Amino acid sequence: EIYEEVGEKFNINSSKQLGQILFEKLNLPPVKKIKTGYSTNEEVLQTLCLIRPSLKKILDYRQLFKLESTYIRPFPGLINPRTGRIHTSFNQTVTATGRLSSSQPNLQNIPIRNKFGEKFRQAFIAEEGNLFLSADYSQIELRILAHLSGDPNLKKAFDRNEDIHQQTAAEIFNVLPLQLTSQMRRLAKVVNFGIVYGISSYGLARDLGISQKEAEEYIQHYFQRYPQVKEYLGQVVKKAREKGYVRTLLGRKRYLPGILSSNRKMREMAERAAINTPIQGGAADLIKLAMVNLEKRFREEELEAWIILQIHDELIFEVPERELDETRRIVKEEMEGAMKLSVPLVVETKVGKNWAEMSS
DNA sequence: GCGATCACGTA
DNA sequence: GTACGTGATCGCG
Repeated sequence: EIYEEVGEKFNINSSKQLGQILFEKLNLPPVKKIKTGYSTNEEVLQTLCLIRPSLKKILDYRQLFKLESTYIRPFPGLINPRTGRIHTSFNQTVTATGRLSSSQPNLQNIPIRNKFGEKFRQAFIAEEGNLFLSADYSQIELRILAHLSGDPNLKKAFDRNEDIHQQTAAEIFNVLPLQLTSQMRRLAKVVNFGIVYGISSYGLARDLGISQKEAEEYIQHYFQRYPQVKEYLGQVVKKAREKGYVRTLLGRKRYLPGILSSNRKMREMAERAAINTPIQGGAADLIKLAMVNLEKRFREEELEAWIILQIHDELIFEVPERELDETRRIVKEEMEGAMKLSVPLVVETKVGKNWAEMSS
């Protein structure tokens, strides 16, 4: 159908060929340029759909092809003949922030939001008599930011265990929580993510599809309400300039060679890394500590449970059914207590027979 | 065969 | 705007 729409056969997987068809043959407006020519990424195709709705088919094709080639086709060949299971490798010395990475296969990026995500996760099944237990830190990065910055307003939200995005929305729009719309919450959520990533008005504008000026206003408003966050972020960057590196909660260093660069793009990228690393790396420190403590506790308490996956802010365990309640209690205790921060840590647990059917 | 690039899956 | 890994294509050799 796609070939018919554009009047010829071509390789849809080739962004180069697709670009030639869309922007040279069909003369569609090149929404975004990249080093090598025209971008054909999802955002661009979405925009072009307004002119030519049939391009939706290309997006659908892309999604299905990605899932088939990355998550379906390779997996049967990765089953270990001895164990009958798939075993990932966790790499300890790869990332710049101290996170783990996972490869061969990467089990830290199995689809979940996608409408087919559930189907994939159904394929991961606990051994007969066992269950999967997942335990994830709630809003860990923003809690670490609250701890590091000491901002009273941000801390207040966590002390009361409130919905942080809703709280931020109420702050930046200056309305009562009851007057909030889902649109306002969505926007606040994007702003919160932006803060953790070392926000720029450029990036925020792009994410929200608003002007850079509007984005700047949101950021200003945020910092007005969370002044110590602003103060803290400024200090982090200043210290990075002085020392040439930043540190995470447990003292891990990340050097930032670009921090004094005369090239603005390089320098600003290093500044964002300076902001993000203590937060992302701090969360990595925390969960690693929890993992070590948990393994010890499992041995001490003679529990059979074991960690099967770590996905940055989440641990997944395989647990004999009869040990579920005790394991769950200990997991929550060890994870929430791994470090004493100035805001509470909250861990949510779920249980299921497979990776898709996990309920509280 | 290798590396760069793009696109896209996760936190 | 942060951090990754994988698959496909493509140009170079």
